[in-house]
Amino acid sequence: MGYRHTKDDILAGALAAALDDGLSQLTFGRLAKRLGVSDRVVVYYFPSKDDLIGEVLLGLGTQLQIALAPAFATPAANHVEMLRAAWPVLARSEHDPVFALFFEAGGLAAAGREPYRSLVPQLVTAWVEWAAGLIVGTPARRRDEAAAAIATIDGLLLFRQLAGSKAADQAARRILAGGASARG
Amino acid sequence: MGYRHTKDDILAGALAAALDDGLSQLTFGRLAKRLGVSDRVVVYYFPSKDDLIGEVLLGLGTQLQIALAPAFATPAANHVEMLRAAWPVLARSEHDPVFALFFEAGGLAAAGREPYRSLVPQLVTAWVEWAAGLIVGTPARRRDEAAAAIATIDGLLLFRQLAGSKAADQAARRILAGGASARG
DNA sequence: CCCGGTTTGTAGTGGTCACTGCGAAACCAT
DNA sequence: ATGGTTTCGCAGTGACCACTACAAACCGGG
Repeated sequence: MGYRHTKDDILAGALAAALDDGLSQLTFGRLAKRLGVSDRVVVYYFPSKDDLIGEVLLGLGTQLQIALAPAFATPAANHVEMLRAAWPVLARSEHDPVFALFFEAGGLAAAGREPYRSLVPQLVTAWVEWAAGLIVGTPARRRDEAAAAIATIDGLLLFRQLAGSKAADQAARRILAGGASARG
Repeated sequence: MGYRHTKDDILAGALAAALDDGLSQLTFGRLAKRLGVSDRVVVYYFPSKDDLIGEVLLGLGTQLQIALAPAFATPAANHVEMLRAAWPVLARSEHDPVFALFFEAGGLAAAGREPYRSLVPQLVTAWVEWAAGLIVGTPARRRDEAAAAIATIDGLLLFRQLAGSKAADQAARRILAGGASARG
């Protein structure tokens, strides 16, 4: 019948715990209590904390793509249209723990803490290439618009996480209002 | 002749320590050792860790403006010109501990940890308004371009901190190359 | 030169952390 | 059922954290 806990059980619990309480609250002890087991069990499957974090970040990458896919699903001809398509995702991003967790991991990477410093750049690079792949419908000469849109979307995500919806809404409104009639 | 240490001494040391080693390494004990005193002295001036962090973040805000001022000093008529003016600052941002410290604080705020959750949004909002104030030379109807540029610059800063220069350079090159001849 | 408050050192407090030694229980093959 | 392996609980270990009790050193004003 197998044992009570598999590695996947614990990993899923770890990702859920991180989404609920943040990476800083993800400890062997707390995770074990959440799963109703001794922390020895967690350590058995993930011999070091870095092992656990590494796999949690992998899961976070998947969640990020799921969360952002709708933003790039609609084909868009230019910068402003891409932003408009992404808007529904951006607008609720501040309530999405996936983005909060991503920025927490990013902050730890910026602080130079391992294993984040090694792993987060791979995560971000993979995301950028994935996003670029989703917009292949864009003509080649519009690739610059796509690059600008991706950077802008990223900046607005940052505003929303760090400054709240007010600043982000203001910036987005100006971009959408100003660019609507101009270039097409 | 007064005492050996003033509050400003210790605060300056704390900001320097944070820039050197990150906020996560800023502890009473380590700061005291750096200053060559007992940790009791630090605690005397900053009764709680949050007091210390609050003032360090205030200092960080000033440093951020100093670091970013050259990016907005040149008047620019549109999105692409603004990005081009900001480029020298962006290009070296990954080696600037001020930006690393800012993203670390941002990550802690995204994780919901106090006092960052309360203080960082004020920091970012203040920065956005300050940046908007610097670009008053831009005609009113170009304000949307400015908003897009600020978000784009922010996104590129993020790329550089979290994904390294390669991804950021690629995105920026596309934006600058594609937009150079277009709108003016 | 002594008296008040201000500043600093010594030596802790209780808490949490990642991680471990060891033995027992659960499991599987035979 | 039995022997060996995998899984797990109990009870730690030492390190580090923010923060504190207490008393000594220091200072300017009288």
